[in-house]
Amino acid sequence: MKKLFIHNTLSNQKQEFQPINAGKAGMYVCGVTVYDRCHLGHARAVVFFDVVYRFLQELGYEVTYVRNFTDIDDKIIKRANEQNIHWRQLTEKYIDKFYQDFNALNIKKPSFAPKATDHMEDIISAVSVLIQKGFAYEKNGDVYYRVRKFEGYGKLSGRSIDDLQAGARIEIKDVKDDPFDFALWKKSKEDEPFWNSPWGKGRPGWHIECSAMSSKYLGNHFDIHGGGHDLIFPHHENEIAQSEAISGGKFVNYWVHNGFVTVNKEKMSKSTGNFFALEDIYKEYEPRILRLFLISRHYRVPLDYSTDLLDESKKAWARVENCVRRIEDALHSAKNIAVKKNSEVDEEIYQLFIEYMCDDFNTARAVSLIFDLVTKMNQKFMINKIDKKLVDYLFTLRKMCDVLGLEIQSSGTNSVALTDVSSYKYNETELDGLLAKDKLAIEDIRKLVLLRGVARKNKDFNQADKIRDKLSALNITLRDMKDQTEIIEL
RNA sequence: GGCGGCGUACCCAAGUGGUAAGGGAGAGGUCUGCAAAACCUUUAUUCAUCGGUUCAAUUCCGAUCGCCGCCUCCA
Repeated sequence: MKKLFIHNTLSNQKQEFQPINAGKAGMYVCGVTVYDRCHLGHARAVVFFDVVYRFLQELGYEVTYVRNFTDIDDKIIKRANEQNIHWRQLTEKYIDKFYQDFNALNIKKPSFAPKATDHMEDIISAVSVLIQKGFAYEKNGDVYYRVRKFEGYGKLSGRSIDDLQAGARIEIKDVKDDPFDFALWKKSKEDEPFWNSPWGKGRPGWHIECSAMSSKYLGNHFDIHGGGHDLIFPHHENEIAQSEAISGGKFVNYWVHNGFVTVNKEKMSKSTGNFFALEDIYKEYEPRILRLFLISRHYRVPLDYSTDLLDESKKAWARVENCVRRIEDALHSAKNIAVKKNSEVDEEIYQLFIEYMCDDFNTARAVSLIFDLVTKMNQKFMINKIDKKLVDYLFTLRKMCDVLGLEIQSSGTNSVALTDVSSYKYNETELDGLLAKDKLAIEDIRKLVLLRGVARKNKDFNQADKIRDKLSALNITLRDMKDQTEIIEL
């Protein structure tokens, strides 16, 4: 197995990945709080960790991937009240939307996608243990974590409690022993959702559900924990404090955080209002284009969003799809089927791909290999048509795209050989009939292209262009090649 | 105030102690009735600025300038 290096937020350096259990990898990624539509920022995180998931599997690891939903918190309650609906109605709606948005982005299903509200017992028992061990205390139905009791507090985010104090912007609550103590359990107010607990009716604080759910599905100590950069503090810092206080041992070996999506260089977020919802972007751009865009930059640096850049991705991907479409169309002919069956990976290219990805998931570099390969394939196709090597290239290309989750849309193509044209009998009545039709069957389209071929041969370009215009109006593009005409349906 | 990141061609963006991947755009060409696609050539003596270390730095160190993030909910 190739050595994988991962940038670990905990040590702030790249480290070789050494799983706790040989051949296995446990990964927990903080999902979303479901009170609104998902935006590009969420997409970057979800797509990136989807790539990590796929790549670990490609390396041969048996991966247990957990990505949670936080489906109870203040924002949810507030939003539900505003809309005058039950909070569960709200969270269910946005969980459905989450899947809609992300299925479109070709996200693989994680091993588990737990919801906080399905794990109240686990949460309550985690809080109980923290109280027993003296890391937490109850005050009027709230339970708080005693931050100063946990020695390593700040080790992930590189800060100390005293530094925090210097620029403190947090409200002082008299009930807490220390202003930095955070809530594990919140007493519910009237008309708020609640669960019964040893401390009365209430709901969990923000961080505890991740500690509870990760240990439930992955154990107290697991390999990788991920999320957006903004979760480092306080969310992940607090998770460490909770989980390590409970278990008494190490919580997570590798902390992985992705950078933000920005707009005009500024962070995209719901609070500032400068966010783009996925479903809105899908109106203009196909999800696979967005996916390419999202992985075209290294995951840890900010990614600035603009439609110009999406346009660039769109054009770039069209080149890949044109190439694959053309070659696969040629492969449909019977004599090439045997070649296709024996296709194998081009090791030289593929090993390079693995090497780049092993260097802290360098998707930008990996993607460049796809474009290099496309150029190679086009060159080869131009000269030799189909041969074994070309088919291997195609196989390799598809494999790399698969690991990255990039979809190649190569269907809807067809070509008409110009050799067929010479034998085709020109029939004006037939042509007029076809031109008058509103909807054309595949055979009709092929016939039209043949008729156009005849027209071109006779140098009747008016007629030829008329046919092309007709097809173009039906979203069918024609490309005249040397010995054939490509038919591309959009 | 504390902690962290970034600054590479017209734009986006990799990368390395030995002299700059890839994509988009531009220019020229091949092909072509035209169009489109594809291919070829071309576009950074230079990697924010200034110092230092080194035989050699864009890559290491220091300073300066600029941009951004976290320290409050946030992917």
